[in-house]
Formats: sequence, structure tokens, C-alpha cells
Amino acid sequence: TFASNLLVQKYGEFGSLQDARNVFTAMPLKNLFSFAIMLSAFAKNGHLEEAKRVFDEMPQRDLVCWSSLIAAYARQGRLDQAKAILVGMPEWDLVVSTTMLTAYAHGGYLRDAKVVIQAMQERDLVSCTAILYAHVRDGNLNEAKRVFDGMKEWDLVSCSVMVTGYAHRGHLEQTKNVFDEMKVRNIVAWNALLLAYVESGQLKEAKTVFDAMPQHDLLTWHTMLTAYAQGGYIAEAELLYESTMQEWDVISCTTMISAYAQLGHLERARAVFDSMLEWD
RNA sequence: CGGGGAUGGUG
Repeated sequence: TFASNLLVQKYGEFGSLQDARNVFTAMPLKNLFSFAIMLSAFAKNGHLEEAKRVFDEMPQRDLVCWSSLIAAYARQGRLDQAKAILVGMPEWDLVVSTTMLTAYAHGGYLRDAKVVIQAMQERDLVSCTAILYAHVRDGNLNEAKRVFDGMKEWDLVSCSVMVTGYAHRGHLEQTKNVFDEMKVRNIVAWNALLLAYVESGQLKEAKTVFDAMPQHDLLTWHTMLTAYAQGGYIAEAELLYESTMQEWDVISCTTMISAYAQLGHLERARAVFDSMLEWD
């Protein structure tokens, strides 16, 4: 049972749900974990009906199973259904609250988010980060910073939430302050710093950050591209496109197309579009 | 051995 559970989990992580299900149904003895892992596999891959069916078939359910199901609905923005499940639960814990909080904050239901925050008894790093995130979504950076400063510990995710919150609003000084205080920095933090410069119109400084970054990803290019397009720097945009286009996705190409279109280069916009048709 | 937190275009 132990080994089969692991196998189901691995298939689930890989997205091979059919294989996961086959192993699961063939298991002669299933324990709580077996059901929970199968449930989680469907839930994480967005198969809500299947997840619900496993849930309904379970002989016993603990908090983790309820939470897993709620997270599945919440992630897809099915907040009503997530909430319906929530109120049917025998008891709540910090993880369920955090799941709902994030879902509300992400969907812009800030009033509901605040109700959850006030109902939370205990807090840990993850739930504090979710609270922080809720304030950022609310556009209330002062409150976000208050929460951030009041935290007992910080990690990459909490710092990233704070730094991207500032960057999105073009608060360059605050972005730099948080960024500078980070002990380790990942691509999310670097992208935020880059964005802050772009948002405050400092293209030259932005390029310096771009060159100083340890890595670039789709978002990095997207941010630079947007900056170039806004400033009318078509040659620079084109250079960026040509050097990195092999790794671009639909969003980057769409941005490139509208950049060309905006600046009146319709044939080149068309060329980018045509290159996309050869993808599959 | 299972559940919760972060960055881009259009909608």
C-alpha cells in the first residue's frame, strides 16, 4: 500500500492521471493516504468532478482531504463552490483559511478576504504571506508593509510579494529598499526591480538592471519589451526578439505584435504572427 | 507517504 501510494503520487505529479487511477483502482488495500493522494492528484490537475468523486467515495475524511478539495475549486476561481464546501466542514484550520484567503484576494473579493483574516486565530509564515498578498491586491501598500515588518520570519516568497507590490505601483525607492535587504534574490525579485525602473520611466537604469541580472526569463523579456515599445525603441525591441524568440510563448509574441503594430510596422507584426503558426 | 502563499498580454 505504501509503495503504491507513492506511485500514484508520482503519476499525479507528472499529470499522468490515467496511470494514477489505474494503480489506485488496482490496489487491494487502500488507506486514508491512498484516497487523499488520489484526490490530490485530480485536484491539482484541475479535474474537479473526479476529485469530488474520490472525495465522496472515501470511507473517512480528515481536514487534509477537505482542504485539498477546496483548494481545487479555489484555484479555478469557483469561489461559491469552495465556500459551500467550507461551510460544510466539521472544523477549520490555518491551511483552509489561507486557501480561502488567497482565493478571495486573487479574485478581488477583498471584503471576504478581510473577514477571513480577522477570523484567523494563529498565523504562520505562509498565512502571513497570504495576508500580505491580500493587502497588496487591495492596493494598500502601507498596510502591506505594516504586516511585512511585523512578521517574525521572511523567505523568498514573502519578500517577493512585498517587492512586486511596490514595483507594480512604480514605487522605485521602496522597491529598491526591500530588494536590497533580501539575503537571497530570485528571478521574481529581479523582475520586480526591473519593473520598478520601467514603471518609473528610467529606461537606461532598467537596461543596467537587465544586464546585471543573473538570469532572464519570459517575464524579464516581456518587461523590457514593453519598455522599449513605450519609448518607441523599435530597434532594441527587435534585437531582443531576434536573440530570444526561440523561447518565446504566446504572450511574448502577442506583445511583440502589438509593439510593431503600435509603431506602424504592420509587415513585421505580420511576420511574428506567421512565425507563430509554425509552432505546433 | 496527502492539503495552503509570489511576477507578464488579451478577456
